[in-house]
Amino acid sequence: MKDVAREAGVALGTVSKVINGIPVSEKNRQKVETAIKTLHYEVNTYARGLKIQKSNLVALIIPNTHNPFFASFTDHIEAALYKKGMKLLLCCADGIPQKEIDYLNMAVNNKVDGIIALTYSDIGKYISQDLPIVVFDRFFENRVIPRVASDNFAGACLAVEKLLEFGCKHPVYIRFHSVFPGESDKRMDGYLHACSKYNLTPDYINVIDCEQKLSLMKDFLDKHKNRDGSLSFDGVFAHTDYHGYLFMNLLLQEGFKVPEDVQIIGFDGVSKFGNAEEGLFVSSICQPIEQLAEKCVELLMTQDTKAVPSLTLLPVKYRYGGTTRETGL
Amino acid sequence: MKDVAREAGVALGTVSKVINGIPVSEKNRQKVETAIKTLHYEVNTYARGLKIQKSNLVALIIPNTHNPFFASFTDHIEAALYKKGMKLLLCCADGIPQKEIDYLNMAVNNKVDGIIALTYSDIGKYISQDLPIVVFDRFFENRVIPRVASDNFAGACLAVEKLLEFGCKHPVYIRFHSVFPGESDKRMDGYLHACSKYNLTPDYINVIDCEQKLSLMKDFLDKHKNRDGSLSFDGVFAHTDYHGYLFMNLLLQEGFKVPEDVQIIGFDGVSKFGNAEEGLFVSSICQPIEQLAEKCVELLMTQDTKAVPSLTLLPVKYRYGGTTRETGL
DNA sequence: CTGTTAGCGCTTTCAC
DNA sequence: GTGAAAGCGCTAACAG
Repeated sequence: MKDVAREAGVALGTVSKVINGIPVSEKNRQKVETAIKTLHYEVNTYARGLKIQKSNLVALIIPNTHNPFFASFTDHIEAALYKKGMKLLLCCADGIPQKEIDYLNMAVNNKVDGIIALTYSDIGKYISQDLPIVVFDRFFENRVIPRVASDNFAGACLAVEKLLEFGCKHPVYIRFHSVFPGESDKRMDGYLHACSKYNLTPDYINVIDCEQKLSLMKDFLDKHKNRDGSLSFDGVFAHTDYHGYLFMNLLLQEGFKVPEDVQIIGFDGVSKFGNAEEGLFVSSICQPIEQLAEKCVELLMTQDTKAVPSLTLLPVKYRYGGTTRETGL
Repeated sequence: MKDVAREAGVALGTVSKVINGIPVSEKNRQKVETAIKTLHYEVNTYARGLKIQKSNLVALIIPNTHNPFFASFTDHIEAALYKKGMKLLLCCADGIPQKEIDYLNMAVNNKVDGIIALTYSDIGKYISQDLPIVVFDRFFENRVIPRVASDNFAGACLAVEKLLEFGCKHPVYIRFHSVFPGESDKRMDGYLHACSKYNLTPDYINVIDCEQKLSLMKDFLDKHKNRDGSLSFDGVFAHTDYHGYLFMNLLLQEGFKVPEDVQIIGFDGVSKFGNAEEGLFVSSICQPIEQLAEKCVELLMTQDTKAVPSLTLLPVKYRYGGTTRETGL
């Protein structure tokens, strides 16, 4: 910068002003700009960060990017940040609480301007009050942190309604959930609500996600076999597309037809190869991942005003994925 | 830091030494450490970065994280960096050259310590000689940049050999490739090599990846239909799992059985739901993504020594994914 | 081994 | 308008 000033024959402050778009005489701005070009000058992020305490960096703390839902979320967060001229510090914490906290501290040390977190542990207590943070889905008891999530309650209702619309009489719910409370717990509430609304008897698996999920599904299936080998349910609302897919394979393996015998609707809207065109694994209640990501970024930037809602719910959509009978009425 | 020094009753330099692990009298180190704790002091990354010109930041420039291969690569890069105490700046360039260059400049401005790139355009000329960089797969003509890739040649040979081993007589190759040269071009060489080695007549699609791939596949299929409706090939080596999966669906749609009529082996080793347990989309030549990522990071750190190989090829493995007849001999 | 001090490159008063 | 100068928080060189 000194060099630029010398080259342009102006003072340091003038160069700084040009860079930051502060009014300067046209003549000087020209001189400075050409000098910048000839010298290939670029501002030093550290010096600037040191001075103005702003990094344009946002940390995303997420379990991993393997999972296609997280992968997609990450992608959209990155895009949303890029649009705002910000950069993404990616932190994959594998859902390990200690790692999540490590990353949190790291993010703070690196003077990120904000944090977007999709974590398992309760990170609320580890984070200073004045660092903007937005969490996806999860609910932390000890501090009010703005949350963004899909409308899980409405999504679950929609799943049941769609199953009914496509001819199901007995939709069940297969829920394998996290131990940590979050907005996705509302899928259960939504299912129960829909059951009561449509006079259905609720019937579900409702356990913590674990290694034995396949055998638990198998048990569930066996318990619902009638004497004649048919099933006492004809529709499945699965907690996630993944679980829906697993359950579908189990059904197929047992000789049942999907969607002829049993229709399945999952949740998330995960696409094969991360590519919407290749379709879903199962028919699904799709989370608006792009909008969720954009909302997270938007709220993060608005943080200074205390007008940030503590919960923002975005609407979900049903999409066909091969495991329902759209035309089967 | 000043506060810590005052609290501990020592000089600034002493505090700095404690932080950086430079020998200090035991008494003073104690004092400083407790002072750090009571004041919740944390070093300012910017000030340090400004001083020592090191950020512990590495930029990964990648098309996106939607694609499960990229997603997995990103995940492993992140993990490898974390192990070395470094952080990941994620840049999704969507394969858009201008965006790739933007990100490159951004990375430089942010004083990253290195760049790992999986890009489409030729970024070689935009990057200063003294910033460590490693590229995955791609080959740039105008500058020698260390590359890491899978052994695509051997992988293609392996694919053909496996198809033969499982009973195929006429394996074809379905190649939809990028316009940019890279190590994955060697899959073609490997296929041709294997054909000549086993006295097979090469037969393939070999075009640039495009929107019309499905209809091109269909054309290929039609051209290989015998009078009796059977096919003149019985094995497919697909350029990627994705293309293999597409081709499989086409075959199924046309009434052929996989793997009974046609066996398919893809390339990459992409798993459903990013979860190895759920299996592959097709039988595949799997790239050792974790090792590739670790090698990239390792080479990036070794960069100062000029002993970095210009090309590092890692071995691939065959894995069953439902589209081959392991036991079909 | 300890304390003092000169910057790293930038922004931002503050006089002019 | 413009230029000079004071730091932002840290490290490293140096003198004690």
